[in-house]
Amino acid sequence: MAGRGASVIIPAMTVDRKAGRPSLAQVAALSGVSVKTASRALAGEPRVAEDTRSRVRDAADQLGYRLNGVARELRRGASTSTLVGLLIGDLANPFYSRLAGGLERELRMRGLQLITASTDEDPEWERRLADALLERRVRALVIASTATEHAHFAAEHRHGIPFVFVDRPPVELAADTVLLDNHHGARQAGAHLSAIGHRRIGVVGDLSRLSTHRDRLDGFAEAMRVAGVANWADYLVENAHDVATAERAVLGLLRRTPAPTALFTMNNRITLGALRALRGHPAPPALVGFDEVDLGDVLGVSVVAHDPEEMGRRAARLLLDRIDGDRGPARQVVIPTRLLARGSGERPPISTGPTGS
Amino acid sequence: MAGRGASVIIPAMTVDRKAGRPSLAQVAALSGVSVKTASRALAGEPRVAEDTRSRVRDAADQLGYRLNGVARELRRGASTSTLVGLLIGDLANPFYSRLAGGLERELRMRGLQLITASTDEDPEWERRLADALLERRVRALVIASTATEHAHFAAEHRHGIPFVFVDRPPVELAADTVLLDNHHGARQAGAHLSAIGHRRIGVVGDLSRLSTHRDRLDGFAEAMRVAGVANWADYLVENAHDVATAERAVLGLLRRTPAPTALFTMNNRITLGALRALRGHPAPPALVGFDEVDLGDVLGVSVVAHDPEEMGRRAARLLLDRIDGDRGPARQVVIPTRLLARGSGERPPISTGPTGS
DNA sequence: TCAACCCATGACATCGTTGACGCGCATCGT
DNA sequence: ACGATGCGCGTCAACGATGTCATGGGTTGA
Repeated sequence: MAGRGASVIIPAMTVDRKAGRPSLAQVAALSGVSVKTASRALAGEPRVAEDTRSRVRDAADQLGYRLNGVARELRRGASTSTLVGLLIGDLANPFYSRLAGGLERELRMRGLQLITASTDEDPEWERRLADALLERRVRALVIASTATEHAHFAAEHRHGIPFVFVDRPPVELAADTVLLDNHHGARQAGAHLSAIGHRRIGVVGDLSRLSTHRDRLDGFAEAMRVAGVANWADYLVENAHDVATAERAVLGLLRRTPAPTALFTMNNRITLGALRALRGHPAPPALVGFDEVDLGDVLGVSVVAHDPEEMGRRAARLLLDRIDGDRGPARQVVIPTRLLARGSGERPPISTGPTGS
Repeated sequence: MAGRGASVIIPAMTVDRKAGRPSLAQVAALSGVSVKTASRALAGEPRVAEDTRSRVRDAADQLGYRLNGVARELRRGASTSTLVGLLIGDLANPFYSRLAGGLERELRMRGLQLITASTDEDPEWERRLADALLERRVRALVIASTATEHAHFAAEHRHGIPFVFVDRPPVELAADTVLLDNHHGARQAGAHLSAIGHRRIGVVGDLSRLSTHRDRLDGFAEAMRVAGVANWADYLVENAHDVATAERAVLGLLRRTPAPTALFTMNNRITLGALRALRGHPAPPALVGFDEVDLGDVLGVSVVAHDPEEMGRRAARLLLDRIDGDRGPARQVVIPTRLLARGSGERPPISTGPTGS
């Protein structure tokens, strides 16, 4: 008598429970087989009679059964997950979304799925998101961290969860990292502007706690040192994190006396703000931005460009190596930058004053 | 003798297992209490002696213990998840990323976390991503679907998982939806251009299977009908899904004889491609785009604008209502569009020919 | 002084799935 | 004709956390 236990137990958990999704037990009951056989049938295992299999399939369809991945993962152990987490500051920033794109395409080829969450540059929320993903046992975590310490992740990392830090390095944690060559890029920008003759360069940067900001500032400072520009920091504005703030910051700089003859905008959002501020300006200052901006080529905006998708791909490769068992020391990849001269950065200095074609 | 069972069992699963993360059992063993007490201590439940609690905490820290959310969810049942999934075509499209931003901010206020995955407009991959998220028992799913049928989700939906379709409506499934007023927006664009006198309007659209494309095309067609422009479809190009294709499509249109005197670019990527194609053009055709583009105001690009963040917020509200127990019929929200005349769309028709300032 | 109580803790079952193992029956080879 | 093989299926335990119930000892009140 097949299904003795089942036929006794199941009536209690009737097929049409309103709450909750149907379980394998219900499918098994409906098709008159044991839970294990139902599992085998749906999983496509070989040792199942064809008509049993189709009976189980029909029952599953009828009930709208979907496998409970939570239970499966618990049973199988964490390493079967196909989900990789990505934590970034802001989904809407094209730098991050292109990075995500590069990462994803590389992972997809290995059957891994990328899920992305945005921290809004809030360290506390970042931590909660990381916790949620790690508790859900993602296979690996890629993170553009806004936090100032990562000892928090040390235990997970030791237990073999692959971590890759992108754009911003880990603090107090030896983990794989992919960074931009921020120092060099900013130095190039500074050298480019000073070579043309600019001495008063307005510099607008993001949150001062971010390592990218500090590295770029260092690089720019070095260029100024080499060029013999001593008091460049008089024209420095920091913590311009969004486009509107950046726009105001640039307008403020332009009202100074003497006004800067050039601008270095230290990321893509700030460059957008500056372009907005300079709109219709009769004699705009020279402008070099860090990061590419949409339509930058059409508008003739000179930028320190780099390849965010390549960053994503490199991060993916580091991560896949770890998944493949690499237990070596942490590696660091640096993505090069290059200056694209498109016009805005090649304008020569103009003696101060708002008018004068 | 407290922990009799523990002191017998634990030595087998020694504290320093190399593979896998430590479990509550190991924490309990190390601190000499039962698993249940360890659970209570770490969960902050009241009936635990203070020194027991701190002993357990120390053991957890020492082992680098992290709660296994998979097991917890299994035990507690799916409705405790704080993760909401979002499936979109392309993370790098600012329309989607702004939608995601609006959605996320609204969810965050309720303690829910948004995870986003990109389908690359591939129905099969979309399905696999949806499966992965549903199997992981996300709390709800928001989806800008690229698929042409969603009967696949009917069972889940019946079992009470909230679904919200954004940007594109569900097919054969009565679920909550947030859409743009595509028809009206495109009609406005067509009416605007024809009112200025344009009769040959190049129209460039996305993948023809997408409902957004079809709705916009219908709206535009209606405007042409009203204006008495019969053969407008001669200047129609479809399936320009990326910027480069759009650029080529526009260049192709401009080479026609007679050339179109205006362009209607049916989404933000296509508008970017057109701007690139028109770069340096001595007598550019009028241009109206659907969707806002970065720097559109600076460049003077006329567009049919709307509010993607509001779409996200409205989707969040539909979803939260469902989570709060709303079992009413599916609702549909339509987000209005409005034409922003910024210059490019107001250029009058010019008699054909590539030259002539 | 004894019962009634509360407190801190432990044993056990359970969530849904799957790996390990076992068992009866049919087929096969010699 | 009988042991060997293997097919189809079932039983049981386990993954890790937690809800439920039980228990032993200390405290309190009449």
